[in-house]
Amino acid sequence: MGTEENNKALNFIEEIIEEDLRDGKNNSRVHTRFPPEPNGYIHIGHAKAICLSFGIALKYNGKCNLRFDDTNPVTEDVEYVDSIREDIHWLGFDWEGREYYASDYFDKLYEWAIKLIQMGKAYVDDTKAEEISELRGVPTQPGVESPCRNRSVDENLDLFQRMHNGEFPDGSRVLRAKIDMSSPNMHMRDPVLYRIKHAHHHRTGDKWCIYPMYDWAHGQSDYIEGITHSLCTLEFEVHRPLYDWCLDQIAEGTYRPRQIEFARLNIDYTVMSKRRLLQLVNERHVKGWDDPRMPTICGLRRRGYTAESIRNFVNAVGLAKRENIIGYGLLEFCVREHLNKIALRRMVVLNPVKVILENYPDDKTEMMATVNNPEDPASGTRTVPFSKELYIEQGDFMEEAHKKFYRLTTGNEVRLKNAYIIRCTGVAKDPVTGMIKEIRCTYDPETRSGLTGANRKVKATIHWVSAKHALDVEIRLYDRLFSKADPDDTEEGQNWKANLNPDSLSVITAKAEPQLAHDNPENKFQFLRMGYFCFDKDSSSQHLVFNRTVTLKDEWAKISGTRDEGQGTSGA
RNA sequence: UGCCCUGUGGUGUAACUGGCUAACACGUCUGACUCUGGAUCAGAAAAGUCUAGGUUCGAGUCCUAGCAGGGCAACCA
Repeated sequence: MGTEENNKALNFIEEIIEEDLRDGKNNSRVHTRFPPEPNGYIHIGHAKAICLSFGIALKYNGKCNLRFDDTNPVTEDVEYVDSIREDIHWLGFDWEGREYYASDYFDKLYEWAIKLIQMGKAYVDDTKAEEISELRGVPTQPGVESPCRNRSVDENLDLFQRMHNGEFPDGSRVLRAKIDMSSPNMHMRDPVLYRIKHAHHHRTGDKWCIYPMYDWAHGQSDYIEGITHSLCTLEFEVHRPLYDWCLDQIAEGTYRPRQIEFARLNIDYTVMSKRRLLQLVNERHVKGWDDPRMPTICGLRRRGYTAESIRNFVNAVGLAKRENIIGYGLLEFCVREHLNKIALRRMVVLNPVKVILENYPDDKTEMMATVNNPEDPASGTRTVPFSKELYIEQGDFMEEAHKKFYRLTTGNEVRLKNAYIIRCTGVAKDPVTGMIKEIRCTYDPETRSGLTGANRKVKATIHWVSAKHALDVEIRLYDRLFSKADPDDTEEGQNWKANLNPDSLSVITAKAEPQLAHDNPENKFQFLRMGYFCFDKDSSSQHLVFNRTVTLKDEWAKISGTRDEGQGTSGA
């Protein structure tokens, strides 16, 4: 990856790193980390952080650790660590065995806490949580010091030891850093370092009943692992003074990790917070974390996105500190760009209407040869059966010509891809409903693909499937999960869930060419003129199920105004 | 009424760190080509850089004062 990336302008983090490298900081090492909390599945926003931290390590010949930030046992679970591992690997990154856990460092963190108490820089506070919160004050006004703030070192040591021994119930006491209750930065107003939780931890079991807070764990973990550049999102910006303060208390020598913040990824027509994604799953608005409508990595994977297309997307959105909302269309552009190169072409009629070729022999079947992918000669060829009765898309036929409609109309010609040019002679309708039952056509035997008679100019070429050879397959058509670009744009008294798109999934039965029954389930496909599709894991040999990854760009849909909401972000 | 961060075409990111006509990508619009209205190719429209002052031969880049948006008051990360 990233072959033409060399001439690209550096982003602001790369600039900082190159400056650090020039200055010989930290012996000119580059060592990053990706620190997920195992309390949910990772999504495309995390992909940005993953590509950044792992990508920087790759670019500067450094390393990137995977570190699970598991300091809160009540929300965390092994289910999540497994999925996170799998998803990062799938995205194409490797931590080369450097898989760590903040919980690996609980002993060291405890030891450092004791040191902090001995220095007179931490104290045990018995104040109730609500009261601590109240005494902390508000951003515009200084806080008030806790009555416990001036306990003796010995008393603090004793109390902390007993917290550790499990002598006190949850929430009864905390260990706090003694910094500055009147700091304009709320995080410096004697932040809580340890809290009591008699909870089972997915790794340390019941060894601990006190657990360190993020601020006491993160910088130290970075320090222990020799991290040089600790990249995180903007909301941690206000934590940085505390990150540095904690490090200054425990660090020896000149090595220091440095926290740098960047703006998180936002995409329109979707939500990206773990809390909300969890809600979508728990409240059954989607079928699971890997529902193809979810912006999770496993959801996108099931939807048919490739790792390469996601990496390209992350690369395309850039990196800066300003808040941003990326148009969904860019993600779609990136998959189409990749899938166009690798997807095998197949013919599938999504909304079939029957065509009868009046002058074609009743029992004849011809095998029409065609390529698997015109973009990739190495993908080979295949044959497709052709016969008297075919299916074509309802949308490829109009009884009356429309000046911009190039496809089949009564009295006119259209080319059948890889087969013959046909002319419509009339339609048969259901006498009651008026619906078209079948379209009657004649074919021109001279125009079979490959023959010189086929060289005639025809306005359009459409896809088709032979009726008697057709496979019935299930196709799941996905659309955006939300009907508003900003899911939070709601009426009074409603929440973001009111903007869920009720039509985000529709399931149809389509007519497919028989080859699909023999295709590799791992392959990506382009159903000619319809979009990119992939096998869903619900498929069996008896029942093929496909997910639509994304539609093709569609000029006619744009002209006719029938374009799905699912594509093209409306410009101005 | 505090502190921190951020303001560049519709969207996102650039601009050799003060120097040519503000670039690139997505999107939009033309046109060419095409046995996918896909792909490909050629081209166009679209910002004068949040505002107002200032420094300078020269400012998107520096200074001052505003304005706007975001973040911060979890025993979450």
